[in-house]
Amino acid sequence: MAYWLFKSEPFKWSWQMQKDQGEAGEEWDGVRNYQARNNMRAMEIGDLGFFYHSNKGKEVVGIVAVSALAHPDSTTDDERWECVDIKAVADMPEPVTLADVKANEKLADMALVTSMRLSVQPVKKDEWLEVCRMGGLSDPPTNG
DNA sequence: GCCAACGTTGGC
DNA sequence: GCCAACGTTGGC
Repeated sequence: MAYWLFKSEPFKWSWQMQKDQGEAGEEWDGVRNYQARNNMRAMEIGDLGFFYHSNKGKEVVGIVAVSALAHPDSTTDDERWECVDIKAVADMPEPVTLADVKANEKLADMALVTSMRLSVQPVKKDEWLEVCRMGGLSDPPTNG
């Protein structure tokens, strides 16, 4: 089991829209980057991830869980592209901004800082716990 | 809206 | 297989 971070521009697909999908979850389609796709292929059911608003907001706003393994991306016929489904799990009580992450020495190696343009990123467990702590989640969800 | 960073494409 | 041109992402 692992932790991840999903980036979305809120005017294309926002946290609110994700939450509105409820348990049904939503296909994380549209990824056209091999590294991001490979990350999705590595995901397991129940893996947890941060939901990050890029461009506008630039903050971690919620927590999601993987609800379907990687499968063909329905938005393209190109069989190279696959995606997982994710569902909303919890709000961040206090959204954690990119500036907050950059200002925290413990998060200096986080992909959000070092791999700015990667849209689906791995998150280490200590990073997961630290961002949850910053976001006001006293009892952060973990996956073993 | 600009532009730096960086991933992808395509000519050779 | 190299690398210049091009396109996209995303912070500012």
